[in-house]
Amino acid sequence: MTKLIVTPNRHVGVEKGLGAKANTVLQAARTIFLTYGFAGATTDMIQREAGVSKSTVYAHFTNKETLFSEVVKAECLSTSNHIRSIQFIPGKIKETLHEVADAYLQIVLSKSGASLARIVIAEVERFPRLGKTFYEAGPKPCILLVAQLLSLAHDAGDIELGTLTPEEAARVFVGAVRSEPQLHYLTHPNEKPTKVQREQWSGLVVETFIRAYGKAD
Amino acid sequence: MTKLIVTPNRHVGVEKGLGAKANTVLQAARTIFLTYGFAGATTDMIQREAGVSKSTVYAHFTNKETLFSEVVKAECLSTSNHIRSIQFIPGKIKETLHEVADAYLQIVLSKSGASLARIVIAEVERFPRLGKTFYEAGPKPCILLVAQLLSLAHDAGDIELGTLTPEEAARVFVGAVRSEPQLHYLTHPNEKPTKVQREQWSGLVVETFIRAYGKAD
DNA sequence: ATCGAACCGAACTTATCGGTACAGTTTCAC
DNA sequence: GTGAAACTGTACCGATAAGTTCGGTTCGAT
Repeated sequence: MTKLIVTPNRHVGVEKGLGAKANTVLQAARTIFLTYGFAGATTDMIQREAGVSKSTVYAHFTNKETLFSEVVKAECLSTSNHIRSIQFIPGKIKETLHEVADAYLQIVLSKSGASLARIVIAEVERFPRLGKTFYEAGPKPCILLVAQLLSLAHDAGDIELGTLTPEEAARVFVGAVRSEPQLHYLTHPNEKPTKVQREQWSGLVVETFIRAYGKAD
Repeated sequence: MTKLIVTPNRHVGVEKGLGAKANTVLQAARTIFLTYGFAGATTDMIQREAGVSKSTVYAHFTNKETLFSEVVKAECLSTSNHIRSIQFIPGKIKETLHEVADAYLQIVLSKSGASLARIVIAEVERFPRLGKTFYEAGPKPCILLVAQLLSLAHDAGDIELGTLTPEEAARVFVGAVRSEPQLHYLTHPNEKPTKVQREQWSGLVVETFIRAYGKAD
């Protein structure tokens, strides 16, 4: 009889401060947006995927745009955590670079990693801030990680960077690692590179890099 | 009074075998699609941009999809011609690589080059063949060009590729050249790299590559 | 038990957009 | 000058999808 305003659950303490339903919606939205992109996704698909009514979606998120932003931001955060968790043992610089390269490629060439890149690139004009968010969650931390690594290796006398700063060298390295397989995968979504191909590619790049800056001991 | 079926002009010989109006429409579609993407563009915008009636658009192109495909295919063709026209004088390998790198970057970082990459990446799921078309019009010919160049330089004794084939080395080089600035530009459309930045980047990559494979004479 | 927040479900509104229909105008070859 | 082809302009159709409304249901706290 009386009209009820649907508002989010504020007192139940669930993960990330979001209500349980809000989280369900967010996860569903992630699946749908990563699969179909922003324009290709409909709020009905998200609602259905979440097993939730339309009112609930709009009770927790003001509109499709903000829901999309939230999804991308959360996905970027997850990516950056993933990258920052990459471990390396200084010492054998060649092997370490290979490991880091392969770990990064694994993220870039994962289904969700590629989808994230795709939707950000596609929608960056409509959501300009997401471009920065993405770059600073993926490529940038990876470059910093490698720069740090190179710096240590330099101090240990394992490499000699010449006129390049560690950060410049890291940018070249990380760029070289990502570039070819990423662009190829983004333009050929049905030809996901195999583990072997990934490792071969890492090998080529590391080989080149070590030939350039490694010191024969 | 009588209903007239609007059909394309077949007997007038204009450029590319398309009627003059068809070409006008195609050019307008290029502008609109490169600016707004496939989903963001409306046929009304294209019609208006072309200064042409709706009927004319549909007289020459069966629907929005095929019009989009034609635009992308034409743009890819133009890109590939552009790349194949890059000149190099064998001999000074370092300078030559720098020139090729810079010429390629100029294409990749042009407004239309970036827009093309963006719309292909965004719509490759809907138009799977465009991914291949794009890759084989841009990255691939560039790799082949560099591979050819490296092969000559190798024969001339200017470089030593070790275990890598010229094509593998070219893939590493071209990937390294493109990667970082392209991804950065695609995610930051309002921060187009300057000529100086472009040349600095080419310098870093060439420096690395020559340190790895150049022979000190 | 009861009050109210959270939610369901389904109809509804509103707007956009791809594509069609069609009546009238220009152009040009014969 | 006549007739067919190419084109204009506008109204229209049908589909789709974002977002709203609202009556009814569930469930936990007091």
